[in-house]
Amino acid sequence: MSVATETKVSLEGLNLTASRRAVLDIVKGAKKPMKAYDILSDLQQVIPHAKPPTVYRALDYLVTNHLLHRVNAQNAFVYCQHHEKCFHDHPERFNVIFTCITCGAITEQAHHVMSNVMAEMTKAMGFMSDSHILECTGVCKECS
Amino acid sequence: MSVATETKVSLEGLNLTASRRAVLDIVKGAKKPMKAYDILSDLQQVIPHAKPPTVYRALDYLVTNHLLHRVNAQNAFVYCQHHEKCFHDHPERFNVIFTCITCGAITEQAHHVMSNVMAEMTKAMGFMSDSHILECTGVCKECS
DNA sequence: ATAGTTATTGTATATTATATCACTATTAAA
DNA sequence: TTTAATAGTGATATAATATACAATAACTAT
Repeated sequence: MSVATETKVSLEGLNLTASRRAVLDIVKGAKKPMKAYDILSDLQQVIPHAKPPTVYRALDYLVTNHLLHRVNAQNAFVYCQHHEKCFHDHPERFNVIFTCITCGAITEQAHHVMSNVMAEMTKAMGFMSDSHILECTGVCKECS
Repeated sequence: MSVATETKVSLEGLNLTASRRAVLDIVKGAKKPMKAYDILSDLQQVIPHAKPPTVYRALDYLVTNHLLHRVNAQNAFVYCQHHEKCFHDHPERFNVIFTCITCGAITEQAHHVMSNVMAEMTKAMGFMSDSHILECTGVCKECS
Protein backbone atom coordinates (compact mmCIF):
# COMPACT_ATOMS: atom_id res chain seq x y z
CA MET A 1 0.00 0.00 0.00
CA SER A 2 2.59 2.54 -0.96
CA VAL A 3 0.22 4.43 -3.23
CA ALA A 4 -1.69 7.24 -1.56
CA THR A 5 -5.42 6.66 -1.65
CA GLU A 6 -7.77 9.40 -2.74
CA THR A 7 -10.50 8.30 -0.41
CA LYS A 8 -9.19 9.89 2.76
CA VAL A 9 -7.69 13.26 3.46
CA SER A 10 -6.61 14.26 6.91
CA LEU A 11 -7.62 17.77 7.92
CA GLU A 12 -6.90 18.76 11.47
CA GLY A 13 -7.20 15.20 12.65
CA LEU A 14 -10.50 14.61 10.91
CA ASN A 15 -11.35 11.60 8.85
CA LEU A 16 -12.63 13.11 5.64
CA THR A 17 -13.75 10.23 3.50
CA ALA A 18 -14.61 10.78 -0.14
CA SER A 19 -18.29 11.46 0.46
CA ARG A 20 -17.65 13.70 3.45
CA ARG A 21 -15.10 15.66 1.49
CA ALA A 22 -17.43 15.99 -1.48
CA VAL A 23 -20.31 17.21 0.70
CA LEU A 24 -18.01 19.66 2.45
CA ASP A 25 -16.80 21.03 -0.88
CA ILE A 26 -20.34 21.34 -2.19
CA VAL A 27 -21.55 23.33 0.80
CA LYS A 28 -18.37 25.35 1.02
CA GLY A 29 -18.57 26.26 -2.64
CA ALA A 30 -22.24 27.20 -2.59
CA LYS A 31 -23.36 30.80 -2.55
CA LYS A 32 -26.34 30.05 -0.36
CA PRO A 33 -27.46 27.71 2.39
CA MET A 34 -27.70 24.25 0.93
CA LYS A 35 -30.51 21.83 1.65
CA ALA A 36 -29.87 18.14 1.94
CA TYR A 37 -31.46 17.23 -1.37
CA ASP A 38 -29.73 20.08 -3.17
CA ILE A 39 -26.51 18.63 -1.88
CA LEU A 40 -27.61 15.17 -2.96
CA SER A 41 -28.18 16.34 -6.52
CA ASP A 42 -24.72 17.83 -6.67
CA LEU A 43 -23.17 14.86 -4.95
CA GLN A 44 -24.65 12.46 -7.48
CA GLN A 45 -22.64 14.22 -10.19
CA VAL A 46 -19.55 12.95 -8.39
CA ILE A 47 -20.81 9.83 -6.65
CA PRO A 48 -23.66 8.50 -8.81
CA HIS A 49 -24.85 5.92 -6.32
CA ALA A 50 -25.22 8.47 -3.51
CA LYS A 51 -28.52 8.26 -1.64
CA PRO A 52 -30.15 10.42 1.05
CA PRO A 53 -28.38 8.60 3.88
CA THR A 54 -25.05 9.25 2.19
CA VAL A 55 -25.69 12.96 2.49
CA TYR A 56 -27.14 12.93 5.98
CA ARG A 57 -24.31 10.82 7.30
CA ALA A 58 -21.74 13.15 5.86
CA LEU A 59 -23.63 16.18 7.16
CA ASP A 60 -23.84 14.71 10.64
CA TYR A 61 -20.12 14.21 10.67
CA LEU A 62 -19.32 17.64 9.33
CA VAL A 63 -21.70 19.41 11.70
CA THR A 64 -20.46 17.43 14.68
CA ASN A 65 -16.94 18.43 13.78
CA HIS A 66 -17.90 22.07 13.33
CA LEU A 67 -17.02 22.34 9.66
CA LEU A 68 -20.61 23.12 8.81
CA HIS A 69 -23.51 24.70 10.65
CA ARG A 70 -26.98 23.34 10.44
CA VAL A 71 -29.52 26.15 10.17
CA ASN A 72 -32.66 24.73 11.72
CA ALA A 73 -34.80 27.61 10.55
CA GLN A 74 -34.34 26.46 6.95
CA ASN A 75 -33.31 22.84 7.27
CA ALA A 76 -30.16 23.93 5.54
CA PHE A 77 -26.43 23.84 5.95
CA VAL A 78 -23.75 26.49 5.65
CA TYR A 79 -19.99 26.40 5.80
CA CYS A 80 -18.53 27.66 9.06
CA GLN A 81 -16.22 30.47 8.06
CA HIS A 82 -14.87 30.81 11.53
CA HIS A 83 -14.01 27.29 12.50
CA GLU A 84 -10.79 28.19 14.29
CA LYS A 85 -12.09 31.34 15.87
CA CYS A 86 -15.29 29.76 17.10
CA PHE A 87 -13.94 26.60 18.56
CA HIS A 88 -10.23 26.88 19.02
CA ASP A 89 -9.49 30.38 20.22
CA HIS A 90 -12.83 31.09 21.87
CA PRO A 91 -14.69 27.91 22.68
CA GLU A 92 -17.05 29.86 24.90
CA ARG A 93 -18.14 32.15 22.12
CA PHE A 94 -21.73 32.23 20.93
CA ASN A 95 -22.67 33.24 17.44
CA VAL A 96 -26.10 34.24 16.29
CA ILE A 97 -27.32 33.13 12.90
CA PHE A 98 -29.89 35.54 11.52
CA THR A 99 -32.15 34.06 8.89
CA CYS A 100 -34.26 36.26 6.65
CA ILE A 101 -37.62 34.61 6.18
CA THR A 102 -38.14 36.58 2.99
CA CYS A 103 -34.98 36.09 0.96
CA GLY A 104 -33.31 33.29 2.92
CA ALA A 105 -30.08 35.20 3.49
CA ILE A 106 -28.08 34.07 6.47
CA THR A 107 -25.77 36.26 8.50
CA GLU A 108 -23.54 35.13 11.31
CA GLN A 109 -22.70 37.58 14.06
CA ALA A 110 -20.97 37.47 17.39
CA HIS A 111 -20.78 39.95 20.22
CA HIS A 112 -18.58 39.40 23.21
CA VAL A 113 -21.07 40.79 25.71
CA MET A 114 -23.74 38.45 24.45
CA SER A 115 -21.32 35.55 24.61
CA ASN A 116 -20.66 36.44 28.23
CA VAL A 117 -24.34 36.67 29.01
CA MET A 118 -25.03 33.35 27.33
CA ALA A 119 -22.14 31.75 29.17
CA GLU A 120 -23.66 33.01 32.43
CA MET A 121 -27.10 31.72 31.53
CA THR A 122 -25.93 28.29 30.49
CA LYS A 123 -23.65 28.00 33.52
CA ALA A 124 -26.49 28.93 35.85
CA MET A 125 -28.71 26.34 34.16
CA GLY A 126 -26.07 23.64 34.00
CA PHE A 127 -26.72 23.53 30.28
CA MET A 128 -23.94 22.40 27.96
CA SER A 129 -24.44 24.08 24.63
CA ASP A 130 -23.43 21.78 21.82
CA SER A 131 -23.14 24.23 19.03
CA HIS A 132 -22.61 27.73 20.38
CA ILE A 133 -25.07 28.80 17.78
CA LEU A 134 -28.19 30.82 18.43
CA GLU A 135 -30.75 31.22 15.71
CA CYS A 136 -32.86 34.27 15.13
CA THR A 137 -35.38 34.68 12.33
CA GLY A 138 -36.82 37.84 10.86
CA VAL A 139 -36.58 40.19 7.93
CA CYS A 140 -33.23 41.55 6.79
CA LYS A 141 -32.42 45.14 5.92
CA GLU A 142 -32.67 44.61 2.16
CA CYS A 143 -36.10 43.01 2.39
CA SER A 144 -37.74 45.46 4.75
CA MET B 1 -79.33 33.21 15.10
CA SER B 2 -79.83 34.08 18.72
CA VAL B 3 -78.05 30.94 19.89
CA ALA B 4 -74.36 31.38 20.58
CA THR B 5 -72.22 29.24 18.34
CA GLU B 6 -69.45 27.06 19.74
CA THR B 7 -67.22 27.50 16.76
CA LYS B 8 -65.59 30.80 17.65
CA VAL B 9 -64.23 32.27 20.80
CA SER B 10 -62.78 35.73 20.93
CA LEU B 11 -59.51 36.04 22.82
CA GLU B 12 -57.72 39.36 22.67
CA GLY B 13 -59.10 40.13 19.25
CA LEU B 14 -58.11 36.79 17.80
CA ASN B 15 -60.30 34.61 15.69
CA LEU B 16 -60.07 31.29 17.46
CA THR B 17 -62.10 28.90 15.37
CA ALA B 18 -62.89 25.42 16.62
CA SER B 19 -59.83 23.77 15.13
CA ARG B 20 -57.48 26.56 16.20
CA ARG B 21 -58.86 26.42 19.69
CA ALA B 22 -58.53 22.67 19.82
CA VAL B 23 -54.92 22.76 18.63
CA LEU B 24 -54.12 25.50 21.12
CA ASP B 25 -55.63 23.49 23.95
CA ILE B 26 -53.75 20.36 22.91
CA VAL B 27 -50.38 22.09 22.87
CA LYS B 28 -51.14 24.10 25.99
CA GLY B 29 -52.19 21.00 27.86
CA ALA B 30 -49.21 18.91 26.80
CA LYS B 31 -46.29 18.26 29.11
CA LYS B 32 -43.78 18.32 26.28
CA PRO B 33 -43.18 19.95 22.92
CA MET B 34 -45.77 18.64 20.51
CA LYS B 35 -45.05 17.62 16.96
CA ALA B 36 -47.54 18.25 14.20
CA TYR B 37 -48.58 14.63 13.82
CA ASP B 38 -48.81 14.15 17.59
CA ILE B 39 -51.20 17.06 17.58
CA LEU B 40 -53.06 15.55 14.64
CA SER B 41 -53.64 12.30 16.53
CA ASP B 42 -55.05 14.17 19.49
CA LEU B 43 -57.04 16.49 17.30
CA GLN B 44 -58.71 13.58 15.54
CA GLN B 45 -60.18 12.54 18.88
CA VAL B 46 -62.14 15.78 18.79
CA ILE B 47 -62.42 16.46 15.07
CA PRO B 48 -62.36 13.05 13.38
CA HIS B 49 -61.98 14.37 9.85
CA ALA B 50 -58.92 16.49 10.72
CA LYS B 51 -56.06 16.12 8.25
CA PRO B 52 -52.46 17.39 8.20
CA PRO B 53 -53.41 20.73 6.63
CA THR B 54 -55.94 21.25 9.41
CA VAL B 55 -53.14 21.13 11.93
CA TYR B 56 -50.61 23.13 9.96
CA ARG B 57 -53.10 25.88 9.25
CA ALA B 58 -54.02 26.16 12.89
CA LEU B 59 -50.36 26.11 13.91
CA ASP B 60 -49.50 28.84 11.42
CA TYR B 61 -52.20 31.01 12.84
CA LEU B 62 -51.28 30.37 16.46
CA VAL B 63 -47.56 30.92 15.91
CA THR B 64 -48.17 34.08 13.89
CA ASN B 65 -50.28 35.38 16.72
CA HIS B 66 -47.69 34.43 19.33
CA LEU B 67 -49.82 31.97 21.23
CA LEU B 68 -47.41 29.18 20.41
CA HIS B 69 -43.71 29.01 19.65
CA ARG B 70 -42.34 26.84 16.94
CA VAL B 71 -39.15 25.13 18.09
CA ASN B 72 -37.18 24.61 14.91
CA ALA B 73 -34.63 22.39 16.58
CA GLN B 74 -37.29 19.70 17.03
CA ASN B 75 -39.96 20.62 14.52
CA ALA B 76 -42.21 20.99 17.50
CA PHE B 77 -44.51 23.48 19.13
CA VAL B 78 -44.84 24.78 22.66
CA TYR B 79 -47.27 27.06 24.37
CA CYS B 80 -45.98 30.56 25.00
CA GLN B 81 -46.29 31.07 28.73
CA HIS B 82 -45.39 34.68 28.50
CA HIS B 83 -47.56 35.99 25.75
CA GLU B 84 -48.33 39.30 27.43
CA LYS B 85 -44.87 39.82 28.84
CA CYS B 86 -43.13 39.03 25.56
CA PHE B 87 -45.21 41.04 23.22
CA HIS B 88 -47.22 43.58 25.12
CA ASP B 89 -45.10 44.92 27.94
CA HIS B 90 -41.71 44.28 26.39
CA PRO B 91 -41.91 43.94 22.66
CA GLU B 92 -38.15 44.29 22.45
CA ARG B 93 -37.49 41.34 24.68
CA PHE B 94 -35.65 38.29 23.42
CA ASN B 95 -36.12 34.89 24.92
CA VAL B 96 -33.83 31.95 24.46
CA ILE B 97 -35.27 28.49 24.04
CA PHE B 98 -32.83 25.85 25.21
CA THR B 99 -33.46 22.43 23.73
CA CYS B 100 -31.86 19.34 25.20
CA ILE B 101 -30.83 17.07 22.36
CA THR B 102 -30.87 14.09 24.73
CA CYS B 103 -34.21 14.27 26.50
CA GLY B 104 -35.98 16.91 24.41
CA ALA B 105 -36.74 19.16 27.36
CA ILE B 106 -37.27 22.79 26.49
CA THR B 107 -36.59 25.73 28.75
CA GLU B 108 -37.38 29.33 28.00
CA GLN B 109 -35.20 32.00 29.53
CA ALA B 110 -34.84 35.72 29.21
CA HIS B 111 -32.16 38.07 30.42
CA HIS B 112 -32.51 41.81 30.10
CA VAL B 113 -28.86 42.39 29.25
CA MET B 114 -29.04 39.89 26.44
CA SER B 115 -32.23 41.49 25.18
CA ASN B 116 -30.42 44.80 25.10
CA VAL B 117 -27.48 43.31 23.26
CA MET B 118 -29.73 41.61 20.75
CA ALA B 119 -31.67 44.83 20.24
CA GLU B 120 -28.36 46.58 19.52
CA MET B 121 -27.25 43.89 17.10
CA THR B 122 -30.49 43.80 15.17
CA LYS B 123 -30.70 47.58 15.07
CA ALA B 124 -27.16 47.82 13.74
CA MET B 125 -27.98 45.24 11.08
CA GLY B 126 -31.34 46.70 10.18
CA PHE B 127 -32.80 43.28 10.95
CA MET B 128 -36.40 43.03 12.10
CA SER B 129 -36.75 39.97 14.29
CA ASP B 130 -40.08 38.29 13.76
CA SER B 131 -40.20 36.07 16.76
CA HIS B 132 -37.96 37.40 19.49
CA ILE B 133 -36.93 33.84 20.02
CA LEU B 134 -33.41 32.55 19.97
CA GLU B 135 -32.78 28.86 19.90
CA CYS B 136 -29.90 27.12 21.57
CA THR B 137 -29.32 23.37 21.58
CA GLY B 138 -27.24 21.29 23.93
CA VAL B 139 -27.46 18.96 26.88
CA CYS B 140 -29.43 19.90 29.95
CA LYS B 141 -28.31 19.57 33.55
CA GLU B 142 -30.22 16.37 34.19
CA CYS B 143 -28.80 14.62 31.14
CA SER B 144 -25.16 15.55 31.60
C1' DA C 1 -6.71 -16.48 10.88
C1' DT C 2 -10.20 -15.24 13.37
C1' DA C 3 -13.19 -13.21 16.73
C1' DG C 4 -14.51 -8.73 18.27
C1' DT C 5 -15.12 -4.14 17.16
C1' DT C 6 -15.93 0.01 14.51
C1' DA C 7 -17.11 2.18 10.27
C1' DT C 8 -19.54 2.33 6.07
C1' DT C 9 -23.11 1.14 2.68
C1' DG C 10 -27.77 -0.29 0.84
C1' DT C 11 -32.61 -0.60 0.92
C1' DA C 12 -36.68 0.70 2.44
C1' DT C 13 -39.64 3.50 4.83
C1' DA C 14 -40.99 7.06 8.21
C1' DT C 15 -41.80 11.81 9.19
C1' DT C 16 -42.77 16.49 8.18
C1' DA C 17 -44.92 19.85 5.21
C1' DT C 18 -47.28 21.97 1.27
C1' DA C 19 -49.88 22.49 -3.29
C1' DT C 20 -54.17 22.52 -5.22
C1' DC C 21 -58.90 23.02 -5.90
C1' DA C 22 -63.61 23.07 -4.64
C1' DC C 23 -66.54 24.71 -1.34
C1' DT C 24 -68.55 27.62 2.72
C1' DA C 25 -68.97 31.54 5.74
C1' DT C 26 -68.42 36.26 6.69
C1' DT C 27 -68.12 40.93 5.74
C1' DA C 28 -68.55 45.13 3.28
C1' DA C 29 -70.07 47.55 -0.38
C1' DA C 30 -73.24 48.73 -4.41
C1' DT D 1 -80.55 41.94 -1.70
C1' DT D 2 -77.22 40.97 -4.81
C1' DT D 3 -72.53 41.21 -5.56
C1' DA D 4 -67.76 41.15 -4.67
C1' DA D 5 -63.95 40.50 -1.69
C1' DT D 6 -61.80 38.06 2.07
C1' DA D 7 -60.95 34.37 5.06
C1' DG D 8 -61.50 29.86 6.48
C1' DT D 9 -62.41 24.67 5.61
C1' DG D 10 -62.26 19.96 3.59
C1' DA D 11 -60.22 16.54 0.84
C1' DT D 12 -56.77 14.58 -2.03
C1' DA D 13 -52.42 14.11 -3.51
C1' DT D 14 -47.71 14.64 -3.28
C1' DA D 15 -43.39 17.07 -2.11
C1' DA D 16 -39.62 17.54 0.98
C1' DT D 17 -37.00 16.03 4.83
C1' DA D 18 -35.01 12.37 7.59
C1' DT D 19 -34.05 7.88 9.77
C1' DA D 20 -34.39 2.67 10.92
C1' DC D 21 -32.48 -1.38 10.23
C1' DA D 22 -29.94 -4.91 7.93
C1' DA D 23 -25.83 -6.05 5.48
C1' DT D 24 -21.09 -5.61 4.41
C1' DA D 25 -16.38 -4.08 4.80
C1' DA D 26 -12.30 -2.53 7.37
C1' DC D 27 -9.61 -2.47 11.27
C1' DT D 28 -7.28 -4.52 15.39
C1' DA D 29 -5.75 -7.30 18.83
C1' DT D 30 -4.61 -11.57 19.98
